[in-house]
Amino acid sequence: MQTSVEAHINLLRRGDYKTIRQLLFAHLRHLILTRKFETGQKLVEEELAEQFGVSRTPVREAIRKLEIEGLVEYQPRRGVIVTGFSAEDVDEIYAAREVLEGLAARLAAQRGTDEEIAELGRRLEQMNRASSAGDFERSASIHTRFDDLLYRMGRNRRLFDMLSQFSEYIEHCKLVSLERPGRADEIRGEHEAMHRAIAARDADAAERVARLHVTNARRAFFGQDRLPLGGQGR
Amino acid sequence: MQTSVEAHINLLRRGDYKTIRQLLFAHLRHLILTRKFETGQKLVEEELAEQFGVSRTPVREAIRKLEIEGLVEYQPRRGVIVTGFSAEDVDEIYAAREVLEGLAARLAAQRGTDEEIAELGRRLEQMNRASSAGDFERSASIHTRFDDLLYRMGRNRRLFDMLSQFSEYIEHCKLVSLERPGRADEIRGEHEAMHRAIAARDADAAERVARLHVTNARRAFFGQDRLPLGGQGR
DNA sequence: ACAGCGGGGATGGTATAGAAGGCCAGAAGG
DNA sequence: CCTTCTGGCCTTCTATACCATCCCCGCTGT
Repeated sequence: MQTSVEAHINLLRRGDYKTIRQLLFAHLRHLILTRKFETGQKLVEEELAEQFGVSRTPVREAIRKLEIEGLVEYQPRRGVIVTGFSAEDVDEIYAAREVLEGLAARLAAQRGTDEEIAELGRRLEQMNRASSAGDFERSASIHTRFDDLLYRMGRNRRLFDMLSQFSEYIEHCKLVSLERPGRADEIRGEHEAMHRAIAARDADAAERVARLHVTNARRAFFGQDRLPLGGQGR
Repeated sequence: MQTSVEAHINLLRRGDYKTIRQLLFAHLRHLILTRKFETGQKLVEEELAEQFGVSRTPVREAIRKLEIEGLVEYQPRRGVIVTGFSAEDVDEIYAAREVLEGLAARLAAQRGTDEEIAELGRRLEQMNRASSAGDFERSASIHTRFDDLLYRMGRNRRLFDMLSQFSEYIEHCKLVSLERPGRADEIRGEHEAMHRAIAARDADAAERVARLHVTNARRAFFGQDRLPLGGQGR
């Protein structure tokens, strides 16, 4: 038991210095987001401490962080239980992401540098190449980098943080969406439209397309029909 | 020194059970948001523990929470420093709040019950009465309750949480905005327009007006001219 | 059957100790 | 005089021990 922990910790520790509570926090967070922990499961400080070969102190502090992020639910004098994701939660996140990603696209069109826009185009192309070659893993990886740059171009740290958090939360939903036939091609079209709008510095169009993109992603995940790019999305 | 803490703790403790770390967290959070702590000020665990008459453990756990909320900045082996609010931060928050409050209004128009809409109207009226009577404190208090209901009507917990947090962050900005001549009347007009749109179940209009409302609030705070209600806002 | 009791178990908080790294002044050397 | 290194101090970070409090669950006695 101690071995796996040490392995994970060492894996994370490479590079710069990280405190144990940071490693634990990241680890536990990952376990929750990837559903390795069941919803409603009780987290016992002592158990986790022993399992990870550390003392209770860093475990407690890591749990406090999870608490604020809303990944665990706190019950006084009884501990914390893992908060799961229901379909409603995912839907809520998609709804918020729709407007926030729209804002990010708008800001990107207004504030992005020419170099960033060019880089956005390059990542888009890489994504398409990987997708055409059937390398979905690579495509998804670049997709993340595309989004990351898009979010960053808005020059709004809070916006970036919120969108990044959402991305982590619904990462596993992406794969589900991607399995729908034709969705991959649609994504390509939506991304290209976004890139065109941003390159043209058309903030309104960028926001509209970005919102539509998320709306379609949501529909793809929940299995409804999606809207064509030309439509209004309402 | 211990007295003020005890007083605050006792103040908070009345009612249900709260852990010391919760009290500390709320207290420190309040101190930061109300600028009782200077930006860049270093928080020393031992000092806080002594000052509040508690041990270091709850202090540390409270700080971990502040860390996630982004109210303090963590520096390994050096402690945490208070993260302040620059004008850019406020601007960032306004930008995000604009689209999120727009979404909240949209959802309120779609999902709000008739009773909620009626209650929204009542609070609006109370607000106007208080404002007309020159009781700005009461007016601001009801304003908060108006927003709270609006956010709640969206039936999206994350959205509600984000907007509530923003409200706390920029609460002191509200007062600044309100001091601008004519702003109070404008707020009334914007709120009434929002209420009308929601009551008419016109989601698009509700979103548009809500966004405009926040845009104007932002402009009022930053001292620029604001847009008339009839305009497009872009 | 059930109400009350009691013990086990977990959290919440205190206290302490030691390792590790940052900070800074002052010495050492050019 | 300036740079660099060193050593001590401070704080965090983690571990550990301990105890009070409270929850939960089962036992027991009626």
